[in-house]
Amino acid sequence: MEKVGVLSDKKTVINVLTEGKKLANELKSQLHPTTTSREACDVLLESILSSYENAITLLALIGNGASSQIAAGKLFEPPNSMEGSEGSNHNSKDQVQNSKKRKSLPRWSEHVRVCSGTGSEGQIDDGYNWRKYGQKDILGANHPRAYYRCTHRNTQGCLATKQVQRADEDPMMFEVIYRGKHSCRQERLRQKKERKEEEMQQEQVMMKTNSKAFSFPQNDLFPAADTVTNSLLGPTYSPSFLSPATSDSYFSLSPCPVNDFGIALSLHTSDSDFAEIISNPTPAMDFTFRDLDLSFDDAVSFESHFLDALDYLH
DNA sequence: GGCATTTGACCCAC
DNA sequence: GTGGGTCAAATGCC
Repeated sequence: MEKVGVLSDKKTVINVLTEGKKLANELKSQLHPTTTSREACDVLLESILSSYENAITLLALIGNGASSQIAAGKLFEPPNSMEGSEGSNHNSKDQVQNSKKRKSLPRWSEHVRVCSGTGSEGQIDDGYNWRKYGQKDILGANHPRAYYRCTHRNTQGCLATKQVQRADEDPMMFEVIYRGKHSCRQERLRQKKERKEEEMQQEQVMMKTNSKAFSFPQNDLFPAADTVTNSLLGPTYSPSFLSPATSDSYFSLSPCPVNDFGIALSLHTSDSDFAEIISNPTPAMDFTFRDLDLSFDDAVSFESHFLDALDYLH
């Protein structure tokens, strides 16, 4: 039976590495002198690095005979968190016991209140593709809680999940709890899109500001341009909003009538969990390549490493 | 046939 | 022991 688990793990690793290879090839073409797009390269690089991280973690787990952890969704978590909280002096029995324990809740979560006019939680569009994997009646709640995971869990090892529950007090309101961070490609495309939109918004505000012959005094009536931009944009509740330092923070945002922009944001932080975040950084967490100077040779090197890994697995 | 959803059973933390 | 989270077989849809 264990052999079956290892085989399916191997398949997952191959999927992850294949994805990385594809991305490396794409990057290779993007780096062509005439078609170079810095942003596109950034997005691809982040995807490639994430694939590497995922594959390495998978291989490490398989090497330790930990396929059950992969099947149980404990993949891609920091190695030290896998070993329990006893430190380095625990015995092998403890290791076995800990490996069977359900991992404590992920590093961060978001509590989002969404006012949905559709009346169906499945139609809440947050920009990601989700697959429902369970539903549960919750004690004391009038409505069941639905469990969703990222569609790209198997193909890209993305462990993001969310829970959606209709609010008791207002049936038209849904409470959405996000858990885990997207490491899939759609997250990167989304971030890229958001960056572009943000830049466009800033440009528009700057143009408007400049078009007025003289600048207004900066006070409550005439806030600075960047303040206006941030207000207009509202919270970007993609995981990129949460740095590792705020990884266990969660915030609530209500697109329902709350303020002039229809969005309210509150941030909550847990100090104890904050310490845990620092001690257990997630490998693929918030890696940015904006300052990285990458050459064509680097991209080729990426690809050759992926090919080696794939050859080894096949 | 492939993919998504449903739902009862199982596992684990408290 | 209980409740919440996840698994996986069954089922439905395209």
